[in-house]
Amino acid sequence: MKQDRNKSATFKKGKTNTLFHANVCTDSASVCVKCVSLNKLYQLEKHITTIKEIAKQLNISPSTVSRALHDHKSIGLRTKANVQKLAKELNYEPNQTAIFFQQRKTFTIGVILPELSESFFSTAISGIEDCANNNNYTVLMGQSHDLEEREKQLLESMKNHRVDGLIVSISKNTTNYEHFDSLRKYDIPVVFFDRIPNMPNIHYVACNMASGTTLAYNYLRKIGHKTIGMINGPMNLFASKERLEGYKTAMSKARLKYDPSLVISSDLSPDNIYKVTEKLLSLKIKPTAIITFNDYVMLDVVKAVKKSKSGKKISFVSYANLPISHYSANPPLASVEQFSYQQGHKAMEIMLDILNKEKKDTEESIFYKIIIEPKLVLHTKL
Amino acid sequence: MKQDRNKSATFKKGKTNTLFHANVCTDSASVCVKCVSLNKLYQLEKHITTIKEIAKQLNISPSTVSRALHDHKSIGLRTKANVQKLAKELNYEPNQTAIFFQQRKTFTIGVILPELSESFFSTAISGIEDCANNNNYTVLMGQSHDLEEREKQLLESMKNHRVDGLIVSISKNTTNYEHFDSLRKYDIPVVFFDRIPNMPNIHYVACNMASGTTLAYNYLRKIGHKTIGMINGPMNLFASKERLEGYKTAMSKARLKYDPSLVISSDLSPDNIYKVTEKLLSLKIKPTAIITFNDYVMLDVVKAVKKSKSGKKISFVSYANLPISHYSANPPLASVEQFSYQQGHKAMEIMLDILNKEKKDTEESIFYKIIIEPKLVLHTKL
DNA sequence: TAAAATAACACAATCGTTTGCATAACTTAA
DNA sequence: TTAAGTTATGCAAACGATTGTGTTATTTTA
Repeated sequence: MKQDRNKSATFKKGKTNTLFHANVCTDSASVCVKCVSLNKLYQLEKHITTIKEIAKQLNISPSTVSRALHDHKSIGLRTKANVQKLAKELNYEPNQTAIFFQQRKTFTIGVILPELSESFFSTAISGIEDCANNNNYTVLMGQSHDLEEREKQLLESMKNHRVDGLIVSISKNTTNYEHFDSLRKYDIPVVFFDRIPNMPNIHYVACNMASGTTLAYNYLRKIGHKTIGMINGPMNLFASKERLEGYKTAMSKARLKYDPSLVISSDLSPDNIYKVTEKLLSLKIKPTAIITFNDYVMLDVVKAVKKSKSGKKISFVSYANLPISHYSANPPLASVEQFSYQQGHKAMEIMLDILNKEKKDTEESIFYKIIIEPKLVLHTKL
Repeated sequence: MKQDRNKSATFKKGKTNTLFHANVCTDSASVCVKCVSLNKLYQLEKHITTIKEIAKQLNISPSTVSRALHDHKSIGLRTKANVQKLAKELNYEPNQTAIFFQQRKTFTIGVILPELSESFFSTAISGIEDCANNNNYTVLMGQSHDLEEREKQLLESMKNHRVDGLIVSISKNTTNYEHFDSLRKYDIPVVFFDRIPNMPNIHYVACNMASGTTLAYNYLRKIGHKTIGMINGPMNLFASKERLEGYKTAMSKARLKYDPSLVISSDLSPDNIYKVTEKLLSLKIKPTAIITFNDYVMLDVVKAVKKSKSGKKISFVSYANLPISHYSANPPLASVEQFSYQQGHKAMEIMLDILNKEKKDTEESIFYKIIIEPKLVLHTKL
């Protein structure tokens, strides 16, 4: 998927297409006289009003102005009105950077996640941003691209930016979690979601993929499948372990014997998926249904199955990373919905909870561990 | 798409699944003694070192420390070494909020776009972030959800945050652009991408959808199609106008007569798309190929065509918003690649250019107008 | 050797806002 | 009428870093 982006695009500088805004400088290389004079006009109003100036104009002290603007009770009604009126006239807007600095609070939440172009994460951050925005927080974000080093850098950067909190989905390749400890000094709480580090004393939100897999398995059995395969992810991923666990759970509850050859790990690369699919299809007792690690994997498996021309139709159940997986050529019968938007939203809710509790300075630390139960979404055929 | 997110998810608080980190407090409701004591330990190192302290400990002035840390030439080698050593020992980290405030520069770029969960935008912001990160900028972001009011609020918020620049893809419903003017006072440059307001004197990056459509049309003719329909978006969108323009251009160049009944506008809702598709299929001379406004539209059109059972196979060309459109049941023969990643990246490059030029304080303003030429990507069949 | 140049540092202002404390004017109660 | 309370405001420090302008020593030059 990624290499698609690196295709070179043709850029065309200047020479605006006539369709674009006819009433505009059409040439970007030379300078439009009108624009320049306009810009000079704007220069005149480039003055930024501060509290001090309002104070000077009204012959009162800055502190009074500040309090008046905050509707402080100790300020007289007359002064209050005067200040607010002049503030509006002069178009006063508080300088947040000064306030952040003074208050040691930035109303900013840092978000670090692997890939924004992956549907799961972009939907999750959408949930984070919505919740943050509704509570007057803004979101500072960065993608680790699954590189531990970049994750560290981002963390460092956000720490220095003095974000009030950090929401993180860790990179696949992160094995060392020490950098997260450095945040404690600054009292910056961290909430993890989806990809959670294996360490004690953390807050997190995650989806219970074990029970999701159990749901998927049970559904496939219910509609008649006897031999159900699974193409899993790499076993060093917690997510893969969980899926396997759920698979086994379903089997043992149904008093069936677990056959390891039906579950194959892949490294998630298309080539490897092709290989393991062939392996699965070459079994003596072929699976009639396959549970795939996620939708991307499913799409590649579908391709591989088609190529192999095994003839038999295979049913799929996948995990809904892609919003339109059910539009695909061989759509899954069902998807395990992971509620990425909700995960993000919930992570931010937890963050707000933590930030609000901090004020009260309770000595005890309670760690939020939220498990979201996935749902099996059945797809009706086109 | 959106309503999917609002499905209620089941949350399970506490009672961690045993799979989750066996070596952790398993109960989030009560308090783990070990955690609390650990936390107390951390409290001890909660002290944050400042320049003043380093100065005091070395009996020198803060200004000397600051200069020493910046390797200023006027500081003696001895003092420099001492300062840098102690700074490392005390784990000194500069307080960026103080620096931001003092320097009137935050190294932060604000990004406002309609929807993060839309593939086009999440890929674009991915490009923005990558470019920003490589140049030591961070990204503050917000989604307007196509609401003018929210767009204004975000703009206000980012202005107060004193972002160094703003990259914006405007909301569909924004008709009034005055709020962007208020940024001039703060010298906050704006670069628009993809969705561009109709106003003079702006920087922007956009894809030339007119020529993209021409490419699509010509391709379809080349492979034998005579009657080519188009399902366009609402005509108040600039993007729709461009597509129509491209369609007409292709026809006039081929000396063909433009038939308005073959091009239908839709409001992009599935219901409406269903309607207009039926309308298109009920023409006396039915189109054998259809160009659709984007991939989402295409998917709905495919559905509608299937339902109508017109029998004839219809070919599609679409615009690649979705990374996996070519996996779909009736994949488009070709897609107009819009290079969303590149658009984002380029927008950020422009921003950097502008920010660097500002230093030199040239009087003249030059407006960047970058048009990216789309490519027609032919899809090989599965 | 005196004047000039340089090196190495300190002082203090500054960025814009908030806030504890002091102060003044005025009102109320005794 | 005076002490006590209230109301409205000002003063100044503080947040943490940067930076222009002194101010010393020390060294170099004429």
